[in-house]
Amino acid sequence: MASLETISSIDTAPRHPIRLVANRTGLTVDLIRAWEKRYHVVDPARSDTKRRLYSDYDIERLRLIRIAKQNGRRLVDVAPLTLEALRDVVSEDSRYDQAQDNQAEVYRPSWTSPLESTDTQDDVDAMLFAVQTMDQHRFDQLLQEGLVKQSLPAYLETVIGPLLREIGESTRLGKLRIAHEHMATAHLRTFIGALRFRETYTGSEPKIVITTPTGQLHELGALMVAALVSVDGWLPVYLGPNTPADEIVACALQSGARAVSLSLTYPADDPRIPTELTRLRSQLDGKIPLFVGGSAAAHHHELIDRLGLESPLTLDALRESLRAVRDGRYQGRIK
Amino acid sequence: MASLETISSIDTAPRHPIRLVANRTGLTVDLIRAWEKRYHVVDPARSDTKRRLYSDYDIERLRLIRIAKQNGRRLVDVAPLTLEALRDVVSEDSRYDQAQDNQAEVYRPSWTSPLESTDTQDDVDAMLFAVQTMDQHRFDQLLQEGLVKQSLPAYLETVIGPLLREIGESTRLGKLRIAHEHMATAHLRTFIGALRFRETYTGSEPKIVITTPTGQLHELGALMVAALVSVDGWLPVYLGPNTPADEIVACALQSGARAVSLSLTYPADDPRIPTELTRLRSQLDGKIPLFVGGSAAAHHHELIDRLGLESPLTLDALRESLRAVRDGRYQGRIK
DNA sequence: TTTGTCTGGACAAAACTGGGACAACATTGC
DNA sequence: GCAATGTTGTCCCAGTTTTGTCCAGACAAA
Repeated sequence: MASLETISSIDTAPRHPIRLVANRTGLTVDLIRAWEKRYHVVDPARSDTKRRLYSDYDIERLRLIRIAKQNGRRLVDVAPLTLEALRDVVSEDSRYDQAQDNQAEVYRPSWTSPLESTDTQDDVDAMLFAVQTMDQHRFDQLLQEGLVKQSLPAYLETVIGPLLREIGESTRLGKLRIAHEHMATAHLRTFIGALRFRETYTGSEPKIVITTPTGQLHELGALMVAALVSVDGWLPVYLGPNTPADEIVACALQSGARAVSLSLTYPADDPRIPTELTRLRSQLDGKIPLFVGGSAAAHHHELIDRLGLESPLTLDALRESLRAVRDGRYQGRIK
Repeated sequence: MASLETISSIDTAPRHPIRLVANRTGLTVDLIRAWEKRYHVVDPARSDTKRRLYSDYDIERLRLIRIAKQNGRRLVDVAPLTLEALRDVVSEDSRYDQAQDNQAEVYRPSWTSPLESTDTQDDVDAMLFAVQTMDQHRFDQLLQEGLVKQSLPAYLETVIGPLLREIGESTRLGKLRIAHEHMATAHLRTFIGALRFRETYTGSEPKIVITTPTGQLHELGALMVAALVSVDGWLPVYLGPNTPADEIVACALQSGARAVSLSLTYPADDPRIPTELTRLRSQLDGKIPLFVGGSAAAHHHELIDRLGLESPLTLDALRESLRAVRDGRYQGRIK
């Protein structure tokens, strides 16, 4: 299990060229340089030949500044802020953005003044409360606000993941009704599905097919993976849940995918899983690595071992393995 | 009731540019300046280059004044009031307002304009091609572009609906693979789900519970309904697919919904449908009208007739019925 | 060779400012 | 009922500040 500080800290190692930063942030190359020249918005390291090298930290900064500008902030005002201050500003702005207007003071329970806490558990609790009271609007709002407080990968790991577990657990214990769980799932489906569009794509990204196998109807895990890998420069080919092995293979081949990722959650002991995984393994051959994750993956670990598949335990581990695949460093268990 | 801490927590430090104030309050930049010029509604500080800088206090003032204007107050009357006096006025008005409820004249960006386009079939074809070639990015782009050409209701009826039918048909005929259908469905799920956020909510909208009954796993129809009714000033309580009758009832009661809408698509002859509908009908009693739509609704028309439920044939008919419910004109078949 | 990045500067578009005009609408006085 | 008057949202202008884009010539990478 990856430790928290590993997850939530942003890598400050400089390694990205300016073009990639432009693609990731949606800014133009010229603009990034102009901002640096005029306001020292970022101060990238340089290669030995004076090329700018940006860190993930820089990228996050630039992205936040872009959002702040969209919200009506002036560049002069936000340029000197630290990353944390930027997050606060953006978070505050997006809270008020346009809607909600009136009713604000009536509607907001006083104990949920969000943005103060850095403790993610508070966020999760507030979200659970919103679910319980069927306050959809508040739920959406909390999801949105929480996101700007940290990086997307950290958010998925520290907020969305725990939230899903707690909702599942509460429903099982009868503390939430099925209706509550359904409502939350539907909103999360929309929210996580939209996360992918935070990235801008150039068309040259490596592709990864993401889905769940036949019988696995829960798609949120797979969807989280799709959002996650898009941050690292993958183009997810997302197929939704419940896709037969043959179809996954066909899709991987047609789209020229470099990897396939499956998510297993429920039911954990579906007898179709071994069949489907075996089939997939043989048809994908050694060409395309196959990753199997999700809470039910552990239940099949002998099978996964036997087939020589990858089964990263955390989203962070998955990211790391995929980075290796992307950069051609992958020396995995496929032969 | 505005509490003391609310007031004292408002920051009087001037730091927000006018554009941000416009975003937050929903006023135009011009209007904010005009109000200042004529009535000194606010008196913002200035930057060293004469740019206006507003405080949180100013923003709160402007927002309250806007609400007061919406409630029919004249600017001359409210402009000189203190923040506290403004709060009193607004809360008094809104109390009065709640009694009357439906005023219709809300601040709703009614993009229900016709602007009928002729070549929707071309759009659908282009989308089908994108699906067939697994060009997700193009698919998303087409979905997005198509929307700006016409109103949301028209778009759903003339593009999304036909697209769904053609994808289903093509897959049945083997012209598309299941993988293609899955990909398209996943993207449409995200896209339609996000449509709801184009509307802004005030908190006083009537609610409608939208879902599909047990056994019905296809949710796109229900999701379309959710997006559609939000245009007409409903707040959809969307529960996703496959919700048991008891849960639907519980949700409707907890949220105080004024209507319930179900979507039936596949399988059309699921034996659970009669059971669930009957159960729903009896538990909702005559208090909350129940609408049943979707391609499989016709298959159950005797049942629907017998139970005295509503089954509008088109999305437009559904809208019309819901408008009647909202305005208290509903004289439907419930007794 | 071709393509991309670098620096520094020029230029143009967008946004903001004060001032005022004007049309749509509401209210007042007769 | 009607004209005069008041109210209010929007737009235009000309001048300034802020911000995005482009260019040229040198160098680096593929």
